[in-house]
Amino acid sequence: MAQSDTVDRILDAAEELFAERGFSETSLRMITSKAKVNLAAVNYHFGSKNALIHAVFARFLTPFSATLEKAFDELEESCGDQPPTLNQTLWALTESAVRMPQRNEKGISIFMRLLGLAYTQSQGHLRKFLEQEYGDPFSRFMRLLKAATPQLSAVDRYWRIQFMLGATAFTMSSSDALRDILQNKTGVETSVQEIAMRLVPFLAAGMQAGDTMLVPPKGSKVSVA
Amino acid sequence: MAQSDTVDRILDAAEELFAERGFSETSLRMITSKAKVNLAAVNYHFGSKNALIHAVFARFLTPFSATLEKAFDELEESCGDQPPTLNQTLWALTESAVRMPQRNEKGISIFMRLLGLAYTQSQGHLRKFLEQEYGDPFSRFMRLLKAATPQLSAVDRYWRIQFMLGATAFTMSSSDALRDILQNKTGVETSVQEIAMRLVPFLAAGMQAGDTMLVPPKGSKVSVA
DNA sequence: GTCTGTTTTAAACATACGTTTGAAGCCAAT
DNA sequence: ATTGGCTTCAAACGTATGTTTAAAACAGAC
Repeated sequence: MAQSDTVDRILDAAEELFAERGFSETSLRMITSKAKVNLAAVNYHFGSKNALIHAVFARFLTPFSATLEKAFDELEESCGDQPPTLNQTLWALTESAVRMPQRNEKGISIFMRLLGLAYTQSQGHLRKFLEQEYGDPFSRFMRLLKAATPQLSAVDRYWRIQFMLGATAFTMSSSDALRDILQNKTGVETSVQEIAMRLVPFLAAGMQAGDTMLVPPKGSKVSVA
Repeated sequence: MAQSDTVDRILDAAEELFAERGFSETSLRMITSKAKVNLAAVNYHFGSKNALIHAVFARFLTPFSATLEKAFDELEESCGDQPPTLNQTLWALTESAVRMPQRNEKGISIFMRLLGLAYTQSQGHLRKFLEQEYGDPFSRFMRLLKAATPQLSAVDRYWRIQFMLGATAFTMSSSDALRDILQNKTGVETSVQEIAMRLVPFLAAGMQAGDTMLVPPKGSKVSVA
């Protein structure tokens, strides 16, 4: 097929370049020349650069959110009437991400980086698009987190969820670069799965931290407001 | 003084706009019109847009790294021959950041967001500049972390430090927006200090998480590579 | 008051961008 | 063979960007 070949080549090239360089820093000319298609093809097939960005996300997120919903369904069913634990919830998310069919070996890490960029680069249109299209599974995840951490006050939970999001988005958004640094330093190769397996315990521990440590050490100048 | 007035107004406007919109998405015309100076003033005083970006970072980082070095000096001295604990190290950093003289109330959160962007947006020149100019205090912080977490393998420590950086940069960088959301939801006011007081225990707990949780729950399809 | 070096200004420059155009190419159905 | 609807293509469009220029404005020293 001629059409979908061009469309897919554009999506592949765009996905990779966006992940490498960010959205604003990637021009349509870079994308089309990497995809070996004519410059006008993007506007012909997608309508605009922003619509292409949306399409890149939709190609991954639509099947992913379906997978995730199913994983949450199974998890809640297997738990009977008691809510899933924090660990179970985090792992359900992680596994859904890792098990997504990948276009190539970098598939998931490229996409993680894109998600990080989506959160980080304040592209208003992207944020709106993601909220509108994929807000439901996100809300569900939040509800599960709430049920899994009943010991936390609403305010504590709120902030700790932000911390989790931050650690995840940030790490994933620079994971290629970080992996390269680590490999240069130690010669150790790191897969996205391994990063996830290190991240989840970190998040779970932070989420469940006691608040005894809330008090700064003796002599600290940070005062409780 | 005419010069430094113009220079400072440019730096103020640039700092704020960069933090709001990122580097590539902020044009010199936006900056100069916000600063109410002539367009050419940037190239006259700084030489180029990239040099302006460097100057924005230097204005904050140079005094901050001095403060931080002093805090580390005091901390190590007060600890005698045994290394500072993780908690002490994190609090030394936090206090140095919070106590920096701020140009306005948003000062610290604006700058946190800039640091996050510096890490995220792959602006090669910025990364090189930061490493070159401020690599030393950063390395020292890393050494302290290493001494404070002898139980961690080098690889574990490496990734958990990335997670800490992520949670911090991400949260602080969007703390204004987050604070507003929280206030609208719960009517609770939150200061940067309070966020830090919630963040540090989260980080310390994550950093010191046992690795028993490294194993996914029963039935998980994520395999140890 | 005049001169000197610095700073500000308006205008222009070259380049890169996203997008549009209209013709050409293609392929299946008639 | 010809039609008709997609798709591709080279070229151009208008706009925005970072940077440069050369003249004007300014300030302090003599």
